[in-house]
Amino acid sequence: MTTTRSRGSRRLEILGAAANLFAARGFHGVSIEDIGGAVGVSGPALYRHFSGKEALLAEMLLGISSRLRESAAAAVTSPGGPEETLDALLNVQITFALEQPALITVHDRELGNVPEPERRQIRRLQRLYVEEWVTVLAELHPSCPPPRLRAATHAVFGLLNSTPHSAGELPARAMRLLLHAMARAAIAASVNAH
Amino acid sequence: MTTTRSRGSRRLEILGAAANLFAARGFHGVSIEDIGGAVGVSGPALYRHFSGKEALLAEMLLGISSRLRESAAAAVTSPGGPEETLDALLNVQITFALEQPALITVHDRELGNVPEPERRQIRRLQRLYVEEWVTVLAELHPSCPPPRLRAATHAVFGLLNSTPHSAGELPARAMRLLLHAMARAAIAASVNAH
DNA sequence: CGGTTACGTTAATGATGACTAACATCGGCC
DNA sequence: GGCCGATGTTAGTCATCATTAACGTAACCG
Repeated sequence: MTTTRSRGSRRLEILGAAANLFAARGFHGVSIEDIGGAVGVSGPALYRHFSGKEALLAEMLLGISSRLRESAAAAVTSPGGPEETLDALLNVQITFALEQPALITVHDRELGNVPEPERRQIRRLQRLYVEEWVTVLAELHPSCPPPRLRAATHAVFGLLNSTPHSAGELPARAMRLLLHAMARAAIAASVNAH
Repeated sequence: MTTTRSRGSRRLEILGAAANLFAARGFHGVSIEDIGGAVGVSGPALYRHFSGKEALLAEMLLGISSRLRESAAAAVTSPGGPEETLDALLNVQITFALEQPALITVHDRELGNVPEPERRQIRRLQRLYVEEWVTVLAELHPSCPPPRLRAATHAVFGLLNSTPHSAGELPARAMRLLLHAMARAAIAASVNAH
């Protein structure tokens, strides 16, 4: 029945289904059976693809933070001044938040359930991602102390990641523009206010 | 040993400890034993105060959304024009986010684990809270369509609730001002951008 | 064909965890 | 002093769940 899946496609299918379930009910609220069921196999079949539930989560979070950091690095090294770079970073985060709300949700809730070796690496990638933002903001506003820029960055992430909460309120294009405008304004204010 | 606790203080102590644990590890990641242990009693003692784990969560979320909605109603009925009302609403949410980060976290993650009778009521309170915001924003910007205002409101909540992520980056007073300025600017932009 | 590899299946197994039962303690209060 | 309600305790009980075992099957490769 399974029409000769391209290698690794099953892994991805599982990761996707698990992401939705984790986002909806939390890591501990989802059973191996649930995940298997969501892709049409039942329970222990998952162990053919992952060494365990935690390993699955680890791979998921590692994938997310790698992709984010990679995209950010691309945005930063692309041509253009800091203003254009900031726009590129905004687009990275907005695109991710709009297209993968489940991944965004899991990404900032479930780090605590990742076992130690990988946990450290994910943290590292997340920190690097934040620092790309802080670096660009510092270029734009050299007088603003870094801790303030960091706090502003987290606030902007919160703003952009609100997508899962306002699902369907607006069409994607309008939402994209709205988030971009709000984030831009928030950043400007974060720096001007003293 | 327990110096004649005023009635109900134990309940509150338990609710507080449980909030911290739920925020850190998620509802299903925390055991009854954990919660008991956090207040110095062990395990099943909790059933003297709550009928079960889900009931405990329900009461927690109900308390949060009631308090928020109540504060919002107070802000709305206080004297002053829409600008002042918006400032008051901002202060409500910022104060809550800064002083009770665990409650804020639980509030927007764990609704799905509340059993049905109470779930509906919590949803209702949350909706009312959002509508207080939307009403004030609509007064300020009558030309902006409500769905857009709703999306903007959720985005502002996301921004303000970022507090748990940037814990300790800035002193509380500075954080408060920063969040206020960013939120104000984001709201203005949400409306101006066409 | 014979064997190996990739993927699944259904039964254990062993923990963990929510909830209940049976049994204290202790501070009022008559 | 003796009853009682509030509050704990420890030892079950019964589910649920992650993980493993033992056992197909089918494509592919020699």
